[in-house]
Amino acid sequence: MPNTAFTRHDHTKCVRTALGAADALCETRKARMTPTRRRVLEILLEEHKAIGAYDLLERLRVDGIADKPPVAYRALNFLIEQGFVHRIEKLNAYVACDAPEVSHNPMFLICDTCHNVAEQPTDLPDNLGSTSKDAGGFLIQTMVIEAQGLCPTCQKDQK
Amino acid sequence: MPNTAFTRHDHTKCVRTALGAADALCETRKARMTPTRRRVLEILLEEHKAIGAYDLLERLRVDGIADKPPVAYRALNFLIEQGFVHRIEKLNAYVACDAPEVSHNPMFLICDTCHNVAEQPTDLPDNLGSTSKDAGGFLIQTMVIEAQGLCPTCQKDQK
DNA sequence: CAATTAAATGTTATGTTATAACATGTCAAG
DNA sequence: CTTGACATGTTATAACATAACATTTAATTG
Repeated sequence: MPNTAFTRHDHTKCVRTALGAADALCETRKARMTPTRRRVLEILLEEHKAIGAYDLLERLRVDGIADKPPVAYRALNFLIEQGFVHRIEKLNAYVACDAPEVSHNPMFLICDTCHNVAEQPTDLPDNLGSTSKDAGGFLIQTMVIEAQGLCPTCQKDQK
Repeated sequence: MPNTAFTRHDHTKCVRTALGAADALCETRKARMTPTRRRVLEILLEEHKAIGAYDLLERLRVDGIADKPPVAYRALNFLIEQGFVHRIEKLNAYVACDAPEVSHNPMFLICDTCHNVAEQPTDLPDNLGSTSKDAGGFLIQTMVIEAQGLCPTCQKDQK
């Protein structure tokens, strides 16, 4: 199946499912999914785009939730710790995770035209922390892989 | 040969060589290696670390070079365009390039302890822009790969 | 070589992203 | 029901980056 972000799909269902999964995971982990955290996740899930912290704050303000920067950053950091959200380094922005239940080392495909961001599994070992011989004995603990370019739809539209 | 950043080597020579190579490349490209640009490259070459733009400005101020932010960013952008410097997204910082003459798609190994940064060749195609079948038809134009962890030396020191 | 244009620099101001620090509130466990 | 851990509210500021415009320097060409 091609990537969700770049294909039509029932998105409201997709949001509901992901929120439910996050709720369930928090329960088993005894992590607290508070209203603000849940709302931030929901906003991110509503688009397959990366959203900046200050754009997020705008949306929270509309909802009547406090809109000071720490509010966004605290929620984002919680969601990142739980694996529900990823930070896109190239964009200084945040994107909801496709499959939080699966621990993974994804790469991100960032479309420069439509600005959608897709998460793509890689064949990197699921738990890094093993020393890569390719890396001359360097012990890899975390890894960022981000590609920018054109998604299939935007390639077609250009022709 | 293991990576330069994490191994002993004659560093003054290494700086001189790299500066010379940059000068030569600028000449053939009719790009202008001005004193400020050259000094910024030199500062970055002096350490195998990524340096932030404002730290760079500090160093320029000591040299009596203007120290307003645009001065650093303009020099850095020029050096990045010429392939003499790379930006490390995870650190919002800049590192001198190992081998500017070779076009490449490197990955970066960032040691969280000594903060050295090594450039590591990858087996990605030298010119991306071909559609990756692994990426579901996504056309990759640029790619960021950054690993954080422990360099060989810092692994030993921990024991 | 003077006139013209292109490129680089200097500077002010401001935009954007992120965190420190501390006060207050909430909730669950003992 | 209180204590301690966690979460939130808020102010202030730190850290990173660029817009815009004036000025200077270098290269091109008439």
